[in-house]
Amino acid sequence: MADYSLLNDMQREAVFQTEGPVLCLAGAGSGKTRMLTHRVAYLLEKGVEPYHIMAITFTNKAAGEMKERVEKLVGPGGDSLWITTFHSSCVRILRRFADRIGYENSFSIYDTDDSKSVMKDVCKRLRIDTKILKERTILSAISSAKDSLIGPEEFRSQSQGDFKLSRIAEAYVEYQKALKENNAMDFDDLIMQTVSLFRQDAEVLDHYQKRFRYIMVDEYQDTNTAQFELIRLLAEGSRNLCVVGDDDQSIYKFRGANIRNILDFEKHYPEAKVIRLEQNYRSTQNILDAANAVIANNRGRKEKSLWTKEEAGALVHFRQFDTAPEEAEFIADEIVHKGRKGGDFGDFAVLYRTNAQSRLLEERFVREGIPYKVVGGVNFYSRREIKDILAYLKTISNARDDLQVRRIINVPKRGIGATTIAKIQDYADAYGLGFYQALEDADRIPGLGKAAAKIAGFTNQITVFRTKLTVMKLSELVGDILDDTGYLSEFDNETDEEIDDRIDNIEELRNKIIAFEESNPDGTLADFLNEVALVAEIDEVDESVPRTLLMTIHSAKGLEFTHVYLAGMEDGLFPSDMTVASEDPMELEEERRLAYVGITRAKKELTITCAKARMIRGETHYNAISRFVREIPTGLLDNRVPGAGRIVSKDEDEPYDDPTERFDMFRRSPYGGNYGSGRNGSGASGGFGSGGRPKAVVRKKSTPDEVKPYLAGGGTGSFERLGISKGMPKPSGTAAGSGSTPGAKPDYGIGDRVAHIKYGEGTVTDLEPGPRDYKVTVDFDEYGTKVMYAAFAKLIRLDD
DNA sequence: CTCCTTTGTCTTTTT
DNA sequence: GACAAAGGAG
Repeated sequence: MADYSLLNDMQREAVFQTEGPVLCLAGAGSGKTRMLTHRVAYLLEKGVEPYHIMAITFTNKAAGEMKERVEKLVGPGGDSLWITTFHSSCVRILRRFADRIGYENSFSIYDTDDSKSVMKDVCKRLRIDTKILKERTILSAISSAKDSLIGPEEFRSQSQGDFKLSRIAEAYVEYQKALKENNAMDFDDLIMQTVSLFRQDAEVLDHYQKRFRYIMVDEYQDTNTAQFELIRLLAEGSRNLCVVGDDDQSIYKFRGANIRNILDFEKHYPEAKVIRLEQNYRSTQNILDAANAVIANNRGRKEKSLWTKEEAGALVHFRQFDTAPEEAEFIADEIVHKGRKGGDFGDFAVLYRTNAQSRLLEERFVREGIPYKVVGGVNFYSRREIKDILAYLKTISNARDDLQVRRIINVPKRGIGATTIAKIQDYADAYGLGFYQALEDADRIPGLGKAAAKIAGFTNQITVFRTKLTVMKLSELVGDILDDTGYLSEFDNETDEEIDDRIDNIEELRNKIIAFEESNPDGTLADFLNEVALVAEIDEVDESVPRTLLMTIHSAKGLEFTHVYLAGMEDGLFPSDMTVASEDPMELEEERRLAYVGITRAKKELTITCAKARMIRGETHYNAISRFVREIPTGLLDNRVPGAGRIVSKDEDEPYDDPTERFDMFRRSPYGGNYGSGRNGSGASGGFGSGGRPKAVVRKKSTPDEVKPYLAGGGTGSFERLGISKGMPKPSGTAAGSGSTPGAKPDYGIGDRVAHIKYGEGTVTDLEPGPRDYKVTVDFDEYGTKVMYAAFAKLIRLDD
């Protein structure tokens, strides 16, 4: 029997309100998982069959934890209780009913790499010049279409008249066809195809509507349109739908998350009961105050403010360093000290905006001997050797997955090269066969010569593996694959240092398979492949090992740590330059929400760090302190810092409260220009002709008329000086390059004064031609040095 | 056909 | 700076 007295009034209300739609606005750390767990327990105690309950979470890890906690309250619920992610639920449904929408139930799931290979092929066939229209661009357009439930045909009819969109539409049609031929779905398909299954097949929909009578959705603010529709369809029968979320923590817009889903919930369900959880059980008051202050700068949010019974706690620590390596050093040093003083290394987490930032930190952590784990970055399952082995397994599992066949047909080397493959493809096309089917006909394909025998060897091997699978355990089969194909022995001849890593990875994969077999005695190969396709890196984190986690803030969503380090809090990095320069203020708001998520991960201590100089993509950037840090009231920050980290000459104990002093502190460091070593050398593009696109030529003249709109939109104080502009003498020679200069040349040169929409005024310190546009370095009066593309920067020259 | 070198692109964030 | 793709030599 679960104990509901441990819940607060609001939580209890949400738990007991089991009938009808419920919108639970749950701030960070307000115990929503506890609420959801108890809600499931309560339903079960009330006599609701586990079979009728569905709880959807964001990650497998969250699902696992919730399941565990429910079982702790009411005992094992068995497999009939669905606590899973969107993607896993859909796979489960599709594995049963995909044949009703024209797929085989053994369909493969394609990851981003797979999708890209397919798209590459599609572009080749459609003669799309991928220099102009990149596979990536097309894929992301398709992805967001799918997130909004727009199929290929609809996309096509919507894109008429727009050349670029029409091309994408064609690619979308072909891509989708190719996936179907391979009997494969990409990530977005999993949701979209499930929705279309429900829409097309009343019987299936009815089945699931009757089944899932109580539906709960966690992290509702990050659902996309397709997911919303999925849930809406399922809940239509019972209308017992409880969604839990926090609009302030919506950070997945780039992945199609539609914040309107949560903001408009009451419109869709007018009878919805709205419950707010505002008491925070995680952080100290100081940390909460900092978070509240930052998020308060966003408009268009549901007003709420978190409070806690906890005490104020320590001030938020803040340190600025000269360089990023020093920042990393500081963080590692501090964790070592605190950790050795009897702390648990598992109590620390270092969070950052971009994965690339992990490298410096990792180096430092290795040197200090801190037990750590970098979460994210390159996914385990996307490493080459792992993908190779999985390709074998997928080929065995799904006979139509030609993409995988092509991947492994010459891995390990069998002497089957590009020409042979082209001949096979021609044959397949001519006879309307799949690639693998054509392989089986190898002896009938003209002109293959000796290659035919090699191909026969390959197909025989696959056939043997398929047979073996019926009598062997999966783990044994993998062993055979590695031996029989010579995959492992091929490593023997190599002396590369990486070989050891790769062998380790393979070993780790085999361990994962064995673990899978132990926990799923009846699991099939397809089950294993599902699991593999849908794991996030965070799912794999084993918390029983005490180690410090390094990850992006995105990955940290839903987690909490006693000590949190927010690293790289610099304008240009977080918020990123792209966001700052964006026309759409919502993008900056999303970044701010991300900052909010980062801050609220901390339970006891929050340390914010940044560096004045940092290498990004091989170039040194000089960044000012993040505006999000500036939004934290001074009184909440400690700034006492001896030595290198000192950012303001102030007495030890006194936090600055003098606005002018504060302003000073955020002035940029006294660095000159950009000394990056970009290798954008010569040549590049013979033809920049690339027509149509707005290479957004820098304005030739800046008339007052053009300046005005910026003034209106911008709002940084310094803009008022735009009109007065001083202008400096122009250097006689313009920047670097000669000859092959693409793009229009800006009308400013080194030394000129210019104005930027967001950064205000500054001086051009460098200007060099890049492959497609001029790269201009500007030393802004207020924001420090920025390197940007001229077309993008839309700088306005301030004339004398 | 394979290996090695050179060149180009990139990055926010991920199920 | 890191990695994939393309190009060239054996």
